[in-house]
Amino acid sequence: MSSPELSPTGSVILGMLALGKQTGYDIKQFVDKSTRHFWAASYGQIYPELKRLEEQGLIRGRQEPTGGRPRTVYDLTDAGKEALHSWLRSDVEPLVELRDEGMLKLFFSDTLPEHRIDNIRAMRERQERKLAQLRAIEQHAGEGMHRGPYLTLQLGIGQTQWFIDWCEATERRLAEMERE
Amino acid sequence: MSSPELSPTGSVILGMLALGKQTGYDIKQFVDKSTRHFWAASYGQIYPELKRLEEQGLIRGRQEPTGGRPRTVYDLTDAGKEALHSWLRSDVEPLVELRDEGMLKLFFSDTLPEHRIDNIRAMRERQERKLAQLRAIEQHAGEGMHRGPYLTLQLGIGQTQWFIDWCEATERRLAEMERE
DNA sequence: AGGTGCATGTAACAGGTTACATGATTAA
DNA sequence: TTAATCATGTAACCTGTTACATGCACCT
Repeated sequence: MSSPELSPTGSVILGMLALGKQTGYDIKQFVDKSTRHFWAASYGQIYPELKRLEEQGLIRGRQEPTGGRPRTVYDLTDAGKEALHSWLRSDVEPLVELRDEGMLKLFFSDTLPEHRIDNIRAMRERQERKLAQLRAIEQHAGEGMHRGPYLTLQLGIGQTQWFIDWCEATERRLAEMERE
Repeated sequence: MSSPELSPTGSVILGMLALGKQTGYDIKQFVDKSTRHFWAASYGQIYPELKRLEEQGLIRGRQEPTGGRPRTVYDLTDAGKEALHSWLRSDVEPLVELRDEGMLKLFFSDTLPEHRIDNIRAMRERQERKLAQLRAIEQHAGEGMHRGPYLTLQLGIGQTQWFIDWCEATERRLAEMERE
């Protein structure tokens, strides 16, 4: 009865269809300006996954060419909606994976302590760029935003801002210690 | 002259040797209670990488059996120290990769809005578990901690704490809105 | 006429995890 | 004696990225 294991990537696609995205291309564009910061996806994942989901009967695709240009539009089947819901409800430990080379540099910064502040400053600058991107999304998406994406965006902004503040405070503290 | 591309995994190993870790096993143990939260590593990466680094002349290994039990102890060569330094100094955009299924669930929570608060609560509980782990490391490592690892730990604790606070505030806000 | 965007797809590759295999030492 | 810990290693597998290939439509 319950579908045979839905991968997180599969859930993303179901979720994106639920948010009204229609084609693989469409999904990729939207991922790149929304979930990218905590869940990226490439065409190499999306298109094969769409086929797999269709084989499993969770989504349904039909050809809707734009003029002579081929185009496959997908939507959720009832089974697909159910699969999405049961993923949202399920309480199996969700996957979390982080690889952050900047943190690693901070961690190993005793090896080159003169550069520690530079490392932190560089981290801060990257976070500032990220914050600018998130703010741009916030401006751009404006009113028409779903609540889930909105909350996620606010969380991202707050988090990034906190990180920046931490960096600033730590830069100051380290600079003071150096002067002594 | 400059070594032919040092992978982040390679840098981790060099860094760990610089922090005084000696064997592959040793490195793995320490990674698991320190960098794991932002950079994990498995034996399947560590042992082959140690061999590669030795071939490149960045580390030197010698047999130091404990009784009849084989054991290879590594340390940095001068070239290895230089490679570690140049990695720390380099300002090529450091790798950042995050996959967070919990965020994804929040993002798609419009599909099942009755469960949104549960999702946030579950996120908070996971962060609380993480915070407990970090605090345990803080207690346990105590005095003898290098500055880089210490700063990284404080950053992690602060970040996690902020996240928990955000979840609490948001849970309250959503609960209020529901009552209206 | 030409560049950009829409749209689909895949093969080769890179990176990492899991599971397994092996065996000595030490503490209970 | 037996379980846990120390210690090393690899093969099979899985997941994801990059690079490439293709071609129409639309705007200027």
